[in-house]
Amino acid sequence: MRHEFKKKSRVMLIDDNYEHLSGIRELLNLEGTFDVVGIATNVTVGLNLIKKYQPDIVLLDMNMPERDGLQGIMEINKLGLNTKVLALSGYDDADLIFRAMKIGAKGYVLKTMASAQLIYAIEEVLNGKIYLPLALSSRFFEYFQKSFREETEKQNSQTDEENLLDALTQREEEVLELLTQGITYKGVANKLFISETTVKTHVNNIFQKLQVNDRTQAVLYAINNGFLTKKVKMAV
Amino acid sequence: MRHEFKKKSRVMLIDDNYEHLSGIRELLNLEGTFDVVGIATNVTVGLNLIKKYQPDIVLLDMNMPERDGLQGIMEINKLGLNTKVLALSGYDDADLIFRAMKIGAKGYVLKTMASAQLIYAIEEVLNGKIYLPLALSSRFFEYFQKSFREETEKQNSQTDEENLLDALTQREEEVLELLTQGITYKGVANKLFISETTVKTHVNNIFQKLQVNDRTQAVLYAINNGFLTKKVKMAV
DNA sequence: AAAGATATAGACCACATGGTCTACTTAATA
DNA sequence: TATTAAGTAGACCATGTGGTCTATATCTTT
Repeated sequence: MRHEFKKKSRVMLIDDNYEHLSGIRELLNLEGTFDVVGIATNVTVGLNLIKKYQPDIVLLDMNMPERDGLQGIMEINKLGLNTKVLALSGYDDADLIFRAMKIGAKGYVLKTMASAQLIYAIEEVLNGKIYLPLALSSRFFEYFQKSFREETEKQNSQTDEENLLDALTQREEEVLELLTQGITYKGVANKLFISETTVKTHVNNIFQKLQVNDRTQAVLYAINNGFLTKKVKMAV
Repeated sequence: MRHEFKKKSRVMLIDDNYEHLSGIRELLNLEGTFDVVGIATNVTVGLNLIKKYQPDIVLLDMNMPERDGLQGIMEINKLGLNTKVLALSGYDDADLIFRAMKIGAKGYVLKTMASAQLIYAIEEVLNGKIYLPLALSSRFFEYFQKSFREETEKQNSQTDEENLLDALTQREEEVLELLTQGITYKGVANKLFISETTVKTHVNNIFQKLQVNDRTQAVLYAINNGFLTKKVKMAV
């Protein structure tokens, strides 16, 4: 049997607090299974190092001046490498957590966490999982649900005024749909196998029902009031 | 000192599998701190019981025929009571988890979980937290990031073609913006203090740059290519 | 000083659009 | 059976829209 050993994981650290940076480096070195291939105190330098050393994972501080952590995550992901980002932050700011996860952080941990937990988080991420401690995922979900609730309420309030669109007959809806594609009367007539005059009649009825006086306004009304998304109807 | 005791939490169970239902009831009764105030094998009956007994928490099975679990969550929340929903499922279907959390489940647990963990989940939810075990939250986030990645890619591919809008001069953008409000040439002329002819000249230039041949198509192009949202510019 | 881009504006014309009225057919409803 | 709603379609006309060409005035850039 050949000389067998577990390959060390290549880690990079980016944090504008140098003391914290050193602390983590110490910790990871002591652990023995990690190889800290680079450290940086700002994103710009960090990005160059990442390009050069292509680490398996980057521990990235979120709360840095200038080019901040969120931008950092995006730019690292944009490199198209296989480098995973574990976000670090001193605070459990729900909005920040949400945005970081949204743009592709593989995990988010607080600086106040116990060392063992940080090690665990790093290992989980390295194993292809996404790691968010329970406390943070709880905060995340509150924020997540709140934003969806607001979205739903907004849609519902729109639905109340949407009755103008509901007044349209089937045929009128068909005509309006073609109008929203920027097709002329003649074009609509051909598509629906009816005369141009009939199209005009329908269009005039549509205008009256939607209380507008030209096609552009009708199209705008249709779009703003979810005419197109109506059929797709967000499946819960 | 008066007779002091911890008030039992009122729990309801909805699951079409009666055996599982009984099992959980047993478990919760043994625990001693819960009061199972009702059980149901379908959502319709369950809803009525919820209205009647107003439990603190409902354990709701996701995988039921007919009125399924997702609808159940929505309808329970629509009641406007203080009843929390903990979703139960046999499978860790990412899409189902995502949708359940999106519409307001306070937690999601697998039926295969250890009893102690289920008890813990219930208690967390009762304490106002949101509970998703690490394994499930990991699945959730994969799904979450995937959908956002797709959205971003779609936007980026749009951005590539967006140069047509970039070709517009300032004045042309102003004119286009007014067009997207369904204003006539005369109206635009008045708003911008220029002659109607000038507006027409601008509009013709816009058409050529956007490669369309009427205002409706120009407006559609503008909307579909983020002309209006350009200034708002989604802050990460 | 010349060239190019931008904003302005007039003239002319063909055609699309929108408004109004009438009228026929069919299907659903009272 | 009478009525109503929906879809069809013609006629007429005023006006809006879009295409093309020409022509200034500025301002920037070369």
